[in-house]
Amino acid sequence: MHLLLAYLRRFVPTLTEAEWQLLAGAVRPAHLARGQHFVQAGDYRPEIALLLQGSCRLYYLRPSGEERTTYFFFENHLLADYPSCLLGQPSQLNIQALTDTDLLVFDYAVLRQLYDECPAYERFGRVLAEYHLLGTDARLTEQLMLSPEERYRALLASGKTKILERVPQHLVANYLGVTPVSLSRIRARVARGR
Amino acid sequence: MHLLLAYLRRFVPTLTEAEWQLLAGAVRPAHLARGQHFVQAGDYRPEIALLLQGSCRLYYLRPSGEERTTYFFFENHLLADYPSCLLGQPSQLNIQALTDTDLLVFDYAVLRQLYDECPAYERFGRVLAEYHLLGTDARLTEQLMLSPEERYRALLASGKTKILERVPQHLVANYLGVTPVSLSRIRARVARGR
DNA sequence: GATTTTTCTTAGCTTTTGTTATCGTCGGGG
DNA sequence: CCCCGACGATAACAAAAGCTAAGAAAAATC
Repeated sequence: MHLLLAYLRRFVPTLTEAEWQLLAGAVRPAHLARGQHFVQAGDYRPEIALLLQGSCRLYYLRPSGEERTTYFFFENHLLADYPSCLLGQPSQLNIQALTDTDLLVFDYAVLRQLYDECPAYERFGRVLAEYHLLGTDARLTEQLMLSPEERYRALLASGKTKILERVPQHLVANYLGVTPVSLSRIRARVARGR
Repeated sequence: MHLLLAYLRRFVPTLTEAEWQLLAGAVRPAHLARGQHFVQAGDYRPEIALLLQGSCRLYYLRPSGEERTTYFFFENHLLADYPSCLLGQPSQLNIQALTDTDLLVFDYAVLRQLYDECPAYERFGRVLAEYHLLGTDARLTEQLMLSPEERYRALLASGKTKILERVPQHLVANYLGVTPVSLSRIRARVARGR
């Protein structure tokens, strides 16, 4: 529980105990078994969760039926279907546990309410959105600027090597925007050629 | 000037005249001649502007020297180097006028100050970041899910055809993550094969 | 209105990626 | 303990994209 408080304070250091209590009552623990979904396309259950232990992936289902994994979640990161929460629409994406996963869950409606009632949470919402925007923007830029091989090298050099260590390679391939076969070739090139 | 007020109210409908005056005093008109820069890599001049008339592009300079255009701005959209403002660091990107352009400019520091002083602006900051996050996220997803040809078709089908009408094609190619030559081929394919 | 300059298309060739399929390995479940 | 399914490497082929260059078309400049 204090991990969620610590998370909030990373974004809003001034958050008081009293302010924390406004949210704390709405928080409940939850568990996902490996393979189980936190969000599934078509659902509308706007919830946010702090990932305490484990890992999840975010993926889309293409019309053809294949899955495309575009994001990973690890410890101490928020799990949410941002578009669904913000637009108030059913999910178009899926979030699934890659391993057994422990969460702290609360309803987005509660946070939305706190935006109106408590400036500290409104600030949290702003800073959180800004933080995610920076990350998403950097990744989009990388996608537009770099070749697949450069993107793989960039991932190696980045602080995100957790992804490479904890995620099956064919999902990393999706994440980098290439096919699994292609990533395997790129890895072979990078390994030999240096 | 009222266009900026209208912009703010699109995000915060409840913004009062008094609240608007808190920002209004800091706003100044500006003009960019075609080819002139609003932001240049290495600068640190955190400003935000509403684009009144004209168009701009956002581009990065690669080590090799070529430019990669990743975004376009048109009327009634905000112009800003979000990463530079948020991180308080010099710009790594460039924003340049594609045509003669009229702006309303204010310093990010003023807005940052208003985040502390006026809840309506903090809300504006949150909703603005959320709005941009949704857009960037959708574009990243498109980039990871769709082939270049599919992305071109998606652009045709989207509400962003302004880009195709008002921007040189080799910049659109960058925006879609392909080379100009490749986009030309894709267009030929789409035109013939329908 | 003529002349640069920029932009777009097309072509030929190379490189990379996508596709499909096979094989080896590893792990879990029966 | 064995078998099956998931995962990754590799190969062969097809398709697409990158690169270079040349020429046509359109725009901007003078």
